[in-house]
Amino acid sequence: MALDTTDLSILNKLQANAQLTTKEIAAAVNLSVTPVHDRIRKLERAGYIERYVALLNRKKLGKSLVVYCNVTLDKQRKESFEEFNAAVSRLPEVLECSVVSGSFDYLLKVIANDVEAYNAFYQQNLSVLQSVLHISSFFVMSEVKSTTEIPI
Amino acid sequence: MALDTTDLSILNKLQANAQLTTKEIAAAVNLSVTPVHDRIRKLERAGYIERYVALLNRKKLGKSLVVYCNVTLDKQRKESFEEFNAAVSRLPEVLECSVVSGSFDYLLKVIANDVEAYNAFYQQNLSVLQSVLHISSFFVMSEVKSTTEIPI
DNA sequence: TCTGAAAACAAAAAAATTTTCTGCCGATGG
DNA sequence: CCATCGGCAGAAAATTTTTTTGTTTTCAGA
Repeated sequence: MALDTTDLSILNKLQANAQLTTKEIAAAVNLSVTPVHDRIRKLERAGYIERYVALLNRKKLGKSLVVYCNVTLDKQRKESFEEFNAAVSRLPEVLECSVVSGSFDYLLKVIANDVEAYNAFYQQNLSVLQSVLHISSFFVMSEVKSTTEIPI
Repeated sequence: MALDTTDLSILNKLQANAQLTTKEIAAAVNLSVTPVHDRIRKLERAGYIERYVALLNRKKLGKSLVVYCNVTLDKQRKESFEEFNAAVSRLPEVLECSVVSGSFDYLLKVIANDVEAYNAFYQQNLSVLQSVLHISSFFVMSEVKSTTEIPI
């Protein structure tokens, strides 16, 4: 499926504000509601739009702390990766987890209420994993930017 | 503003799927549409819900590469931070940027089409900044988990 | 305990939006 | 030449959102 500039414009608007009505988008792209509606459905079905979500205010919900962790596995073997991946997927405190190139294996983004809660999480959920050799935690002191918008 | 379990349940549903109708949410929390509608408005006004967005498929839009960068500033002075913060805020390729504790100053999440595009971005936008002393890039080889959902 | 005010809720109506249906128009290919 | 297909507009139908109205519940204070 090929996207034209109208499709890209629609995607861009929706990733900035998913509550725009098709009418509003239609006006912005100089079309009637029908083709806009059709295009959005197509973009959804084709997988360009993965989901619609509400973004919540972390701090208001008590999650004041963000921590990035560098994790090194004990052995870089299939079983270790599998154990670690499975564990991380189960942990709601882990918002992001990636396998990275370089001097360590994983980079995690974790949120917690405070340092104490993070330490408890760390002790109980990460350091107990057989596959883990070493973890370094970097505490976020200030969030300069945070967006889900992909430049298109 | 204090949240009860119904509010938390509504937030949790909306951050998983913002397209749920108030009717559907109402059924799930055993209320009629009116109180659910009122609660959502209150949660929006009080700032618990920051915005509604569509999450797009990065790869389908050509952004196959994710890179995390550790940035160390030349001088940890106010002017350096200000220059760097302002620059990063302008760059759409930078999805996340945080000031972190530890051995470097900033952690960035950047997306690009490929390694070549990343290198161009790096050369033209990051390494030109006076405030930057050192940058290490970690390329994401596999994304194990990526969510915007805050555990509540 | 009673009263009054405020908050939370339900039901229904009104307004707006989403979704479907029908048909038009231009481009394409047999 | 004409049939077909994709993209679009307009309108109707279905659904949802939003407002209105009124009831119930809660709770502080008399």
